[in-house]
Amino acid sequence: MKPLAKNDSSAIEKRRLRMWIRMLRTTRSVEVRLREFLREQYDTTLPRFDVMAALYRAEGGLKMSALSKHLLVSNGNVTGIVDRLVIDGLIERRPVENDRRAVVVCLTPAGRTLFARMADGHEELVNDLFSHMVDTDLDLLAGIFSRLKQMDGDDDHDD
Amino acid sequence: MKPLAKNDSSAIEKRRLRMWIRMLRTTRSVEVRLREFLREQYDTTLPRFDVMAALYRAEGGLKMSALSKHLLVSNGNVTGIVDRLVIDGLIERRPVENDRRAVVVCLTPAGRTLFARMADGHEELVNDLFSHMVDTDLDLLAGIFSRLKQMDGDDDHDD
DNA sequence: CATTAAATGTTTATGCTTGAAATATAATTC
DNA sequence: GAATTATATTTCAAGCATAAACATTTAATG
Repeated sequence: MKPLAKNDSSAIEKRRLRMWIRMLRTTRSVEVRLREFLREQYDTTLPRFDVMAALYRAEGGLKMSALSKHLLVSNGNVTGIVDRLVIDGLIERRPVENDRRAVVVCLTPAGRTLFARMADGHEELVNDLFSHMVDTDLDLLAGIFSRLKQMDGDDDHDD
Repeated sequence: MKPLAKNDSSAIEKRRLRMWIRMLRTTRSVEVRLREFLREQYDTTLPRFDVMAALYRAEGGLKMSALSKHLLVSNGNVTGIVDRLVIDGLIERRPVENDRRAVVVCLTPAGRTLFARMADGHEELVNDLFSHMVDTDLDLLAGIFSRLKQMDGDDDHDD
């Protein structure tokens, strides 16, 4: 009598799943292109770019914990990426006043200069990859995404 | 005289960039949840799930090259994941008629059974995470995503 | 205070991921 | 049909990523 049996998912459930897979594939293919760009033009990687991007707009730098929370990756992960960026002289660790556990990470002048250049090309490429999206599309997406703010617990940003 | 200088990106460029970052963060946070689900409930990982999902609906299995292209990852990557799934008896490699270079990978009965169970929970979770998206939202997204089909060069699928 | 609990960051083990090189087979070209 | 080119997969080194365990410091509790 019931329209849906126990393991029979409804049409909207299936649509949501398909949409998610589509979004995931879009994200991955964009990441493939961005990775290629960063490697060929700047001999660097996406995780390094992401760390530098987060630090670029954080006036005074970020604590390791804030960095990993912002990037949605584990804290141990950030340690390794930061280690290598420090070696390359692009960022630096600084002790925190009144808390000897914490560390603040921030861009060096060289890192700041480099990132500014990379960000230009990055923005240009992203813009190109999504060139088919016009203002009305962006309005719709903004509305949709704004309704799932609770999923990621962080404020927005734009590089 | 010109409204835009050389390095001054337009409003729509910035909007596209912000939309991309938002989409990326949404994707990542969903992946975090899915990873958690797969680890806690089935002691497995997202890449393993992805491989099994691709094989689940591929009648007769997939060649390694098709698998890596479908998943948008490198071919060397797939080799390792497949190796471990073979060890666990969930998938198997089979030689290809008339081409001794190629290998076809397909689920074993055990792998098929396991994946069917995992897929149920997976769909349920995805549905829950995107529960705020109603039919009209999905219509809009489908329309938007369909216009960038050229980015990822693969047909669609639903698990 | 002293003890316990919580927070911060690193380390470790394991697995994922990439890009490039290596291996082997198949298809093409001369 | 021999040499070349292309395709299919694996191997390798380096880096990325996770979860759990660890060490240190701070905060909370008795």
